[in-house]
Amino acid sequence: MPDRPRYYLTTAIAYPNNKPGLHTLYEVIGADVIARWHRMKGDDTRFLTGTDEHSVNIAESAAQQGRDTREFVDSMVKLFTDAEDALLIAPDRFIRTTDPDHRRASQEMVRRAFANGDVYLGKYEGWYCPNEGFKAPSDLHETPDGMRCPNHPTITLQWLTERNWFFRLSAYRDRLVEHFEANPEWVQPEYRKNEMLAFLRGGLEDISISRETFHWGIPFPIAENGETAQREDGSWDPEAGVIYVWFDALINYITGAGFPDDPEAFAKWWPADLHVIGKDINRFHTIIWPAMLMSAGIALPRKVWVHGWLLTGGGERMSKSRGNFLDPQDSVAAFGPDGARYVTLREVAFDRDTEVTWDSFVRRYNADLANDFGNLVNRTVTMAGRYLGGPRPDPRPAADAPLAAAWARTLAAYTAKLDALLLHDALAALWDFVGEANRFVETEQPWAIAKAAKAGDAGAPAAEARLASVLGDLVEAVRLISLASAPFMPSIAPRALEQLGHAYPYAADGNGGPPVLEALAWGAATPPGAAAAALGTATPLFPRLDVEIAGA
RNA sequence: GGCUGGGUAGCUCAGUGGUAGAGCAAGCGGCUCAUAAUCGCUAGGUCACAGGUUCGAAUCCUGUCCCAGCUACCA
Repeated sequence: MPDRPRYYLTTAIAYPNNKPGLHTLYEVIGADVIARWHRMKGDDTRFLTGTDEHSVNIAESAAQQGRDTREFVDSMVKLFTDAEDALLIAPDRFIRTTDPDHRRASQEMVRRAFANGDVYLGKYEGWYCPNEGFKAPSDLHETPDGMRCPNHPTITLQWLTERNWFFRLSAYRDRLVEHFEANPEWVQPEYRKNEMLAFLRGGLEDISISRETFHWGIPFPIAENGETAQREDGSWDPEAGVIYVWFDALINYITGAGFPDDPEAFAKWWPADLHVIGKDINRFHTIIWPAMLMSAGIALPRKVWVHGWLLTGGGERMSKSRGNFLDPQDSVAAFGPDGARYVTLREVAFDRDTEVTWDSFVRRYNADLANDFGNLVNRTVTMAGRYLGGPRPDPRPAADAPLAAAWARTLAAYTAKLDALLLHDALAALWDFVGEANRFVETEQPWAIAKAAKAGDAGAPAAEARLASVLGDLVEAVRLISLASAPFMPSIAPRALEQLGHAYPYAADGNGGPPVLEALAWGAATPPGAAAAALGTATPLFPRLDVEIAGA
């Protein structure tokens, strides 16, 4: 399939210093939905998530627990992969910055920048908080007793000097501004782009890209004399230090595309179509990262999407250090994997911060999934089975079906919102149609038509035909909703379709099957002349939750 | 401090000059296929505050208050 579009997207890689919260998995769930949508559309899709495992903090955490660093990160990373599995996240690769190919990619990027004259030896000087590391002067207070860090006001700061390799970021300011201006949608939402443009206007300083005071990292590949730091036996000279963790972390996106080991794969997958990131790391992704790529002569990613944060009911940021976050495993236990994905992405706007509470999730679950959608599936399958016997009724042609016109509008809105990455709005658009279908039932009152069909009088044959039409339309409406929601609820969609007597033609990760936009046309699954399949058994998909019990 | 986004019904939000909207939550009624479900109706707001422009302002202007973000090397 040479004409098949390819789509490569990534999330930020997570820092595995603790078990992951829902606020961390939020972006991964959202990216997974986007990946599944592209797979179902028929795009050759590659979706990358992973973990960022270097940094002095990781090494210290391991040391405090008396554990080997590698063994420590392995155990932490498992918490992440377990949580992703529980949420039905299906990456094509889960990358770890401790992977061997990532070491090669990172060292190659340093070599390229060096060869291009963008890496030089210098000194890093600054105020150093023993509890937190180097601090920017703007974050500090000047007191009569010297400079103080606001987070640790009792500790005297030290002025430290460290020999470092620097990356000539300053040289890229103009080219970055040009790129921002030539590609107005490359950072979204708009106000996030403007923040970075304002930053660029202030000019750029070079950044240090090596550390020599600890060794948990990727060996810096260049020695002080500019020669390779690799020794005859293949080992790396510890005197050369390690690559600064941020420099190495960003490179995961090209490692995951095949750089540098597999030029063919890299040519296929790079540049990435989309980086999904949190607002706190915007600058790294839209200023430092593109400059690194420019220096290495590599194309820039096409789009960076900056999402907001989950806030607590009081408006506080959820974070592991504050301990005020929701546990993804609790969420899966209460709502099921599909319900957890749905309520998270429906309650939290993908383009800004949103306050969420456990109660808001429970209310959303009950209202949208148990009452509106789940009950719609249940009443549809029950009525079709009871009134028509076994076979699945076919829908009327689109021109004769009132719901078909409404569906066309819904599908247009749904796909437009998905393509704009406004995932919460996409779900809202789709759920408008859930309401249409429920109102259709009230308007048509199939139970009344069924009564007329059984009356045995002159009107009975017409009533029988009408009953099949109405229920056929309804089954079709539910098929379309179920299929369209599959990127959000990948394990519910097959179960819903089974009850409706339809096959689910996609693999567990959304690959295979027909282009979903074709399958989402009214009547697409029931071509004229096809044999009618049998309905399945009505089984509730989303058991209603008691708010008191669920909140306990 | 500067710049940016926001402050609209109990909750989450839509609404950029023309008689205040949606969903959820609440109350009432209908229906019975369904997960005490669903459908309809009702109630609920001095649109942060104070001035101004205008025939008319949530919407434009000025000022004030509050919340969040950006203002470079924790990741």
